[in-house]
Amino acid sequence: MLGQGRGAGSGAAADARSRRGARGYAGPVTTGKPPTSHDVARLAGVSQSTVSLVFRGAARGRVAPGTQQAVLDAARRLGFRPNADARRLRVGGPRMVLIAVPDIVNPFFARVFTGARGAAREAGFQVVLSVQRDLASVAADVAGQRVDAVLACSLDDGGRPLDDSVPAVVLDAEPPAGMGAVRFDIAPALTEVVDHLHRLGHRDILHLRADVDTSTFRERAAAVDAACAARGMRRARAAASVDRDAARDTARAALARERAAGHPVTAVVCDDDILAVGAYKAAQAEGLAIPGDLSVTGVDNVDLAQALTPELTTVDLPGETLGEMGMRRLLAAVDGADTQPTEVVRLPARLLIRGSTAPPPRRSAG
Amino acid sequence: MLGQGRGAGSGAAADARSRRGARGYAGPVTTGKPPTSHDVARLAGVSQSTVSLVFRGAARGRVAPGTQQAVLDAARRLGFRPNADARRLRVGGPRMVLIAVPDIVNPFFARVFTGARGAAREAGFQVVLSVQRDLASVAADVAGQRVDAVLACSLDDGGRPLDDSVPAVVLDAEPPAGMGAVRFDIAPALTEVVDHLHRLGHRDILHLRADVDTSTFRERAAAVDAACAARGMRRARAAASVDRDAARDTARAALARERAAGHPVTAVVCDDDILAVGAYKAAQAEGLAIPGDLSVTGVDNVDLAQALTPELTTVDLPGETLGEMGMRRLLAAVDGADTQPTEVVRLPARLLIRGSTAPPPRRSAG
DNA sequence: CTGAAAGCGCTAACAT
DNA sequence: ATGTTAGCGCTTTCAG
Repeated sequence: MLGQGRGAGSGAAADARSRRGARGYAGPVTTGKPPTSHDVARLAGVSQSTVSLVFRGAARGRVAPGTQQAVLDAARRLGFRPNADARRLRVGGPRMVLIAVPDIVNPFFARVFTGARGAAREAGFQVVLSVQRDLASVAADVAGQRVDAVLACSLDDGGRPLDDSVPAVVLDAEPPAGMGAVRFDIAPALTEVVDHLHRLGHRDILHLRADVDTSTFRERAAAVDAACAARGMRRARAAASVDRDAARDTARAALARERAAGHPVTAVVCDDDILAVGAYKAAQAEGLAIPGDLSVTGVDNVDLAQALTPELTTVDLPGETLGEMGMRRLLAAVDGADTQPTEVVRLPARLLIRGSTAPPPRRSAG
Repeated sequence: MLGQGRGAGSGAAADARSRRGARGYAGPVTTGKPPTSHDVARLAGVSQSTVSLVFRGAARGRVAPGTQQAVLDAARRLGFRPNADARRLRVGGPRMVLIAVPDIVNPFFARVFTGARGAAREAGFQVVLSVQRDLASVAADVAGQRVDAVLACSLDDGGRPLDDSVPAVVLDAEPPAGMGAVRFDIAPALTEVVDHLHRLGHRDILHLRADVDTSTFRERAAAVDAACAARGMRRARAAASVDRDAARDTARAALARERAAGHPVTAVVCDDDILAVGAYKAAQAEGLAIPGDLSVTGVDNVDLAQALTPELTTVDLPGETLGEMGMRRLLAAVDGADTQPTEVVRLPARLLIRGSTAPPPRRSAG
């Protein structure tokens, strides 16, 4: 029982690569590093390959029951657990892709996830989700290299993108240089929204913005502004976090403000369906009927949109398709030994006109 | 350019361990398996260790710029990507824990996730999420051994639990034999709910159940039934999937049914806050005031509960604490080289009385 | 500045 | 039924 390798406490550089280095509890039999199958073999008095057989469950009929028990006992005493990295180095295993989203509860991301997961499974990849605000954090998560590919949805361009070593595709966001992306062609859709309202006769609208600084929302704002300007419409603005109650309060304040300023808005263009729900609540609180007194539009077409009364006029963002297409491109890059996918494709988003928009009420002043 | 190893199409057992076996695109330079750093070295005319230096970014000042470029070029031509498994076998890396939940959009799981993630990060673990309906599916996901531990929340006991090789703890569910768990002490809380209603004077209640067959919901049902029986209360039942609209429809039908049967209910006990929201909607649709005509209770105390008017009387389930405690136990088991954690702890759940419960309306018959 | 050589912990023939 | 022997692809001294 001698010959334990280097002296335990003396190593200066010894614990640089400690996996269990800093633990307070070193296990039943104290040894500097986690026990290996060799240690188990030695303790059980068998060869290492026997240990391997036992732990792979391939021992049936090849290792005597008594021996198996001895191996198991020795393993237990040492607290042995097979090293999964070593195992995979030999035998390989299913590959894994990570989907990163900024928020778990938003149903839009659930849809993207569903689409992406389907495509990944079809290709035999495992899928896990990471909830992270920006790309940089995802990069940190991936640094350990346990995933083979990354699909990042709606994460803002946080400076340095991902480690170059793992293929990645960005969804619904500006891709860092050299990365591919699948995104929505959102500007035309918002132009259409404004145009729709304009044709109905609206001239004073409120743009209820999402208080999130990502490119998709910047594009939405730019499109709304440009469309209003081009049509000579007055456009008020307010920003709220993507939360029904916050949106309600913000919208309510903005409605009151504009009314007090002498040019009440007749329509609210919301960056998002959740914000639109807030706008509904605000209208209700202000005693405004939708769409009689106030028209409301959203973006996303989440299930909710049709659960509202009246149903919400909104821009359909095909989240599942987004996830699915992004995943396909990503997986192609994983196997095609090529560089990162680098092209950017845009998915069409189209306006669904429903009951929440109608001509504005007749104005006393005009 | 000969010497391509075994004949391409002939291998019977050849692709048993194919990592890129079934791909249609074999990369710029066709070789049976993915290129290694040796291949790159050969093509670049350098030694393998030089390639290693370059790819680790440790080449600064140790490898001539021209050589580096040559290595990079060769790698590109071969479509070389360092093998992460091999790398980790040598250097180790951060460990990863998987949190499995049945549903992404339910805010309760978001809270559990938050709590668990905090604890994991503190301990230097990466965290990923897996959305899966039952434990068996999680096991499949984990078979590839890329995670070091599993925290499974509210997943039903789907027969065989997890592969024994990875430590796991179950949250809010019946743990399979030999596994540890952290769960809520939910029965007393629901007894308290019923008792609260009973004291207010309610005698006819509806239990709006979640249409999910997991132990926590079975326990809730048993507690409600027992409490009602003990107090001589009439208890109607209806089950809906955990979705606001489904709950609304189900609740509405049940309310009408009981009214038609001659014993209208004066209170609805919901298995979940989301169901309770449905009950609010149903009451509204039926023209019943809450709490004047109908009292409503929930379980979970999600943020929503206080956003409703009147605020929802509900059972507070401390999801964050659940996640945090579960994670701590789990991580202790990962490092303590011991066996699976096996004990089961129960977290208290307490009733929060708010505005949605009040004495029943005076009955004409009774 | 670059190369040779020795492993990391495990699996899988191939011997006994 | 068990042991021996080669590696998997990479990192990392240690010599040139």
